[in-house]
Amino acid sequence: MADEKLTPRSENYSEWYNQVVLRTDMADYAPVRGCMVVKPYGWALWENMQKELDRRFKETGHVNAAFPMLIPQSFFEKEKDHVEGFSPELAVVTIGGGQVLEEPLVIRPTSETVIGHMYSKWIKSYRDLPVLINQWANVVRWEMRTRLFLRTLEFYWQEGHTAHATAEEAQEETLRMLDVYADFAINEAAVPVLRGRKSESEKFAGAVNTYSIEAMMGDTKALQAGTSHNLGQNFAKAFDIKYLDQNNTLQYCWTTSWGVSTRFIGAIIMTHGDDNGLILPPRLAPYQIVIVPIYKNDEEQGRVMEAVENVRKQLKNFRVKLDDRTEVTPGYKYHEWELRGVPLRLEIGPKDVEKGSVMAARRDIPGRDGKSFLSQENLAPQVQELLDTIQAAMLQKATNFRDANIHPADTYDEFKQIVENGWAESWWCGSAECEKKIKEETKATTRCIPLNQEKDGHGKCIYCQADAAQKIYFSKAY
RNA sequence: CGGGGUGUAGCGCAGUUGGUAGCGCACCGCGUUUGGGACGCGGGGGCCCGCGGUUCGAGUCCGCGCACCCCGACCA
Repeated sequence: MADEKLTPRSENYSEWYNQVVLRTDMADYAPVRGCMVVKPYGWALWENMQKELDRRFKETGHVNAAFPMLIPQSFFEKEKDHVEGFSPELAVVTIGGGQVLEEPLVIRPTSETVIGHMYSKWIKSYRDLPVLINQWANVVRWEMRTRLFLRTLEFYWQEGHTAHATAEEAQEETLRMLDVYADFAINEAAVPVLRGRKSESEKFAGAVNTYSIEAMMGDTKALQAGTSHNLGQNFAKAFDIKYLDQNNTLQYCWTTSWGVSTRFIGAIIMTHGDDNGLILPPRLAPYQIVIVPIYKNDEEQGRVMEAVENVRKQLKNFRVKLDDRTEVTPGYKYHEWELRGVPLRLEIGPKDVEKGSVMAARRDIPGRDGKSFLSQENLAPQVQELLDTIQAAMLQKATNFRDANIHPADTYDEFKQIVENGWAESWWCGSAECEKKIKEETKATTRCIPLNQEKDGHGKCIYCQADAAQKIYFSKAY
């Protein structure tokens, strides 16, 4: 599997990315164009991500449910922007059981419509609100150009759908979930995302406002890593989601939706990876630790494996892989587990048996500098500390990289230079026209309008020089 | 859907003026190895993308399909 050198990132970033995904056994191409198989190693990472996200959803009062994959086509015509946004990329079932269907069924690209339909049946009174439901699901969007994890015809995600009595509550929920995503990204994945609001042209089809977390990849391109939409009353009106308030007056609900997908796996790969392959954050890695035993003969093997067993027992609360294969050499194993991004490697050989030590090698610091000896005595706390250090170092490194590649742009010439290889933070008048022109001329798109800008700030639009009240990030994006 | 490219073993490729298919890696067996990608010997594996031509004979030449990849327009 791991027999040839990876293409270096600097030589061809997307080639590097593809090779990493395929060679680490995260995923494989499926027989249908644009579809992928998530293999056990990739799925294990996704399961750890799911666990952390799901925990946060539950902590903020949400419950899980499952809605159907097939949606009547007519549902998509009920919300004007939604149909415009999604109809080009719908997959539609027209035959069932050998019969042409009376009404074609859409394979869900997202579930606002069918969930909106159900909510209209379920919600009668202000006492029924808020409704806070999430589902873990797969969805299908017929994309033209696909990339493993980043854009596939079918992908896995969670989609939260909530209904509220007031506009304020819906807005609070929208921002709460944006914060949940940012917290997950930063503290679990060590991906230092930036929060903000999307421009009109970049927002979700049918939303009043879309917020996103934006991550910077190793080539400085941006990746939208999660979105949270305030849908206002658009879907409530389209699907007739109404409740009686305390004054016995019929009111439309205010709804939100929010999602994070397997695309985030791509974000982790491209945020942390290096020329030797993946580097996975300890808090999410399928294996946090790999143990490589080293011995020359049966006699040594006996002594070494005894020590390995002792170590393994001490580390039973960690996700540990013991690589006890005899058909490959230790050096081969080092390369393979480095490629696969295991944060910490423990080597145990005859010398360690003698000294009561364990050699620990950090994945995030290559070579000698990342190596240290641990004592076999009381090993678990030492390992925990190392993993915490690695997690923190990964976040710090990614944050430094991000900050080193975001620059304020004062003139358009400067701007063009910056977005060649980084993000520009610029004043923007808010017009779709400037946005479009900039995209045509530089390929940079608006990423998000940061939430934490100074009140009453003013400047000149980077493109048209008109008065601008907000700053926004521009960059090339995946 | 435009522009370019490629289809030969699991993967990466070679295959001369047309003569019945090979290399490296991977895989299987045996032996020696094992603290940074080990080696020797032996072995298994093919509808040469599909269909139709030309020819005594096609992986190779000619049509027509199909698939995939890369570059653009569209996107979580």
